[in-house]
Amino acid sequence: MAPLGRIPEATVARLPLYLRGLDAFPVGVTATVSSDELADLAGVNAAKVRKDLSHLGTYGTRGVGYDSAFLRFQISQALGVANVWPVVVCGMGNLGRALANHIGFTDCGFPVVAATDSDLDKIGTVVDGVPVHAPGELGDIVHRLNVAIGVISTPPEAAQGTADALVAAGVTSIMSFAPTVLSAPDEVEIRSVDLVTELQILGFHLHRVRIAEDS
Amino acid sequence: MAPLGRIPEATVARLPLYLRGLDAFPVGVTATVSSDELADLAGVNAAKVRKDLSHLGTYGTRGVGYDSAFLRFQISQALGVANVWPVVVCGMGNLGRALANHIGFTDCGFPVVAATDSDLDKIGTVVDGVPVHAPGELGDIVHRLNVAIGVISTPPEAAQGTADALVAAGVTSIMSFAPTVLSAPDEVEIRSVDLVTELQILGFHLHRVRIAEDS
DNA sequence: GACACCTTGTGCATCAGTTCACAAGAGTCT
DNA sequence: AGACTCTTGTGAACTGATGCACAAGGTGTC
Ligand SMILES: NC(=O)c1ccc[n+]([C@@H]2O[C@H](COP(=O)([O-])OP(=O)(O)OC[C@H]3O[C@@H](n4cnc5c(N)ncnc54)[C@H](O)[C@@H]3O)[C@@H](O)[C@H]2O)c1
Ligand SMILES: NC(=O)c1ccc[n+]([C@@H]2O[C@H](COP(=O)([O-])OP(=O)(O)OC[C@H]3O[C@@H](n4cnc5c(N)ncnc54)[C@H](O)[C@@H]3O)[C@@H](O)[C@H]2O)c1
Repeated sequence: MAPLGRIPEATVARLPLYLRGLDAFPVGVTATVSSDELADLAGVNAAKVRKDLSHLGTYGTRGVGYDSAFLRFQISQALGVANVWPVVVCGMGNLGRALANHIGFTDCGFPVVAATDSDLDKIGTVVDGVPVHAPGELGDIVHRLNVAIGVISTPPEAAQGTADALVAAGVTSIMSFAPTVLSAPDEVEIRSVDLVTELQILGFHLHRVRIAEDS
Repeated sequence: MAPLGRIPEATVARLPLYLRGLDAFPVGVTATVSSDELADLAGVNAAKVRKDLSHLGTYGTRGVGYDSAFLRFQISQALGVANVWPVVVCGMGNLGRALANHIGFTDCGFPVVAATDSDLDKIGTVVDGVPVHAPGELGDIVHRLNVAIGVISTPPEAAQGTADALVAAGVTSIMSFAPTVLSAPDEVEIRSVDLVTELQILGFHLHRVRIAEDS
């Protein structure tokens, strides 16, 4: 048992799924959940669930399972979901607007508190409760609103510049939708959500079976 | 050299990045690119580039590098980017609209040819050139327009049902944005783009450094 | 042709992650 | 108490991916 040892990256990526799976269990009610059930809910296998949970020093009871409420608490603790991390959306185009409008983020502790856009017609407006500022005000916004996470939904050409501005403002966590490789200091965590690449991976597999069929 | 052996999944995921990196080289011009340069362009290291390319039986010339045009051809071939895979977007809400409107998909061979929505006000309309149909017509649409890929951008409650309908219609590739675990037959490839989970992973790391600072 | 200089292709060590399989513990029933 | 059932926690094998380091093989120069 390693109460607070290093948690493997692969495990971290699955913890949110377990947490979501636990929502199937009513709060306040004492209920137990087995690694098998959780595995089903999260779409992985039971051995992985147990090994993952063992990394957070969680203890279920053998022969019974895990206490759902306590497990939820433990995972929440590990992920730090009690924290609220304000988000700034850079680039209020088609995608940016959809993101800013998404209540699911706020519900999970990631409120979109501001946005930037280079379009003069948009600057100064308020979209779905989110005020749109000029890109130059980014540093100011970040400090004033305690922004922790920057989302990049600008056109690809503006992505690196926006990333630099975010980093300069002290933001260390970035989620980017731009189809570009971003460079930033090591301590900055960048997660790139590359939808075209996702589609191309799907396309690769479609292509494979097409070839297989033709042979 | 394995001209057409199995390509590792991790490699497949990087091929689109290399292809994109090659765009920095003008077409039609004979130019060579080294694994080092490509590594920079794709944001990985040179050894990985070489090993990846070796999987497609590509041959660069030692001492020189890879012919950029030929390399582009080889990767395109492997990924099958010459194919056009029509896409249907299920759920024309905030996100679905952004996706349907995104020209980048069409440019890469993934045209959004139709959409579905359960909202009676939307059915029958055409949004950004994309006709919106009733969910019940999904099977028909898929056959008529040769749809290869289904995108799920419905509310989470409707996601599994939509996935089932896509599978029933013969679609074997799905990209889902719904925060739910989807089940489908093994031969169906599902890529789940889970933005809340992405944010929670960022949140985890923010949480870690906060704890580290407080100690 | 010989030599200096590049950059590829790859064998190999290493590392991270997954999966198996089973002993150890906790409950339950008689 | 003892036997039986259940499910956890984990050592160990295995799989896949990464990165190093260097021989092999090409180019260019003298
Ligand atoms: N829309 C999609 O479904 C989709 C899908 C995949 C990838 N993407 C990527 O996401 C990004 C945004 O896509 P989109 O469809 O919303 O594009 P968009 O053109 O609709 O929006 C981009 C917005 O960014 C603003 N902008 C430009 N430069 C800026 C700067 N320096 N700072 C702040 N804002 C700036 C523009 O004014 C515009 O409002 C693009 O990189 C695109 O490739 C989008
Ligand atoms: N908007 C975002 O930025 C964002 C971010 C992360 C995840 N998501 C997820 O993406 C999905 C869509 O998000 P959204 O913001 O666009 O929601 P939305 O409510 O704006 O749109 C959902 C659309 O789906 C339609 N719909 C409902 N049932 C349907 C069915 N059975 N078949 C077809 N269409 C149906 C609705 O009429 C609506 O138009 C949700 O699951 C959401 O959790 C969205």
